[in-house]
Amino acid sequence: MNSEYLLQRLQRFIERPNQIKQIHSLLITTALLFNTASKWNPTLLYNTLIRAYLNIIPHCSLTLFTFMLHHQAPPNGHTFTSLFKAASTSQSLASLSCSPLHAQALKRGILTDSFVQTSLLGLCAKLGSLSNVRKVFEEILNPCIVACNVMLDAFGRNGDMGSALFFFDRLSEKDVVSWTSVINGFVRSKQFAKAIWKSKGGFTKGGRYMGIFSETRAFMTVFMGTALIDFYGKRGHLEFAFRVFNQMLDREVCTWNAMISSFACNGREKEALDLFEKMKVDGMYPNEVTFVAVLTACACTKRVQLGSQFFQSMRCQYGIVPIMEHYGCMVDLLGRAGLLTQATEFVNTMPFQPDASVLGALIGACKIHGAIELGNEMGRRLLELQPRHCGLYVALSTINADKERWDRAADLRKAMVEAGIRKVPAYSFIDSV
DNA sequence: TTAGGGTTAG
Repeated sequence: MNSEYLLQRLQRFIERPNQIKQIHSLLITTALLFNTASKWNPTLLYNTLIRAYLNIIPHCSLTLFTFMLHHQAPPNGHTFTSLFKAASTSQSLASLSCSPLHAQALKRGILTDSFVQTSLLGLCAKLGSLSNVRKVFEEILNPCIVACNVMLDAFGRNGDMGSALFFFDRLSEKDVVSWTSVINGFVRSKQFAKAIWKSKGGFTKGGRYMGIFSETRAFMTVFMGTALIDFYGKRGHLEFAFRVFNQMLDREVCTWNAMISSFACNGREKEALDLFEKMKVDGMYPNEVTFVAVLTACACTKRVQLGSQFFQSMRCQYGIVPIMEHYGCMVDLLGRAGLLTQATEFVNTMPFQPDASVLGALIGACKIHGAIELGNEMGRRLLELQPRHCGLYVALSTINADKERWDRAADLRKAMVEAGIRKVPAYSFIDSV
């Protein structure tokens, strides 16, 4: 196999993400990477590799950029579009700031390129500072529809739907992404009636929207299909969700995640885990969202050994650094199975401070297994983080009451009243499609 | 007809 062919495979669509690593390894081991002639100059080589890793291990794209600088291969606009995209994934956002990349692009005079501007705008939108997004947008001379759509999405992500609508109404050109960005903004801020109202005014025919797309797969893009699986999954209509999933001609990692999560969150853990195996057989590369769903499924079925193996494999096999959600899942996994000592040890040896979700998972396990002392200890830690969390007072009070520690239970209820915290009444909700 | 940007999953 010659290097020209391998590089072209990398540059074009690759059917299976795990082929990227194989091709990269082959290029290195056969010492072909820097011996290619013709158009494959070092910049193009690096850009191709950076782009190839973008959707599977985004932080590898960023690492490759440091190698690129080390090898004095001058980055261009193509490099920075990929880098800004890589930096905007949640894994990278947790540990990186965009300013060094921004400075590099500025220094090299690349920020005038519209693709670079849009990808930088997208990164700022995901970082969450609307004022920064506005600043970057204002520097674009003639913003195209893609840049405008990022701006719309940024308003929606920040819950500023007033500005989103104002902006949207003044757009000279709108496409399906403009509409879905506004609709998603309403959904994110839980304004469902407005989301449906906007759907009716836009590119669909009201309530038939979901039916149309589920029945005519030719219309269904990966985005639509994935949103539809999520829609059905969240309402517990798993058969509809799975039908859409099976009908889809193209699936991305988001699509698999939506289906696996739907199974995992509706008591169909075995199917979630089976689908995870099928995903890997299909050559799809799991990401951090996949593992949240898979670990959740393991926790619900108390499959401690399997869950622990998956957690280990994240870093070793897939290059994914576990984040807070994964630690929360693991504590839930160990805690539900009654392994409270291991769960506590796990919390105490985490590489960063546990947040309320992790401590809450441990307290939940204490409640199930009647571990009063540990529950109170973790409760004290959690109250420091969330002093006004009504559910926590109730949970701690219940743990103590179950063990007939009426004094402690009453103290907690009293503290809750004195702090002016009211218990939110429980409610049931029935929904239909 | 292709080295690059926007909407989907937790």
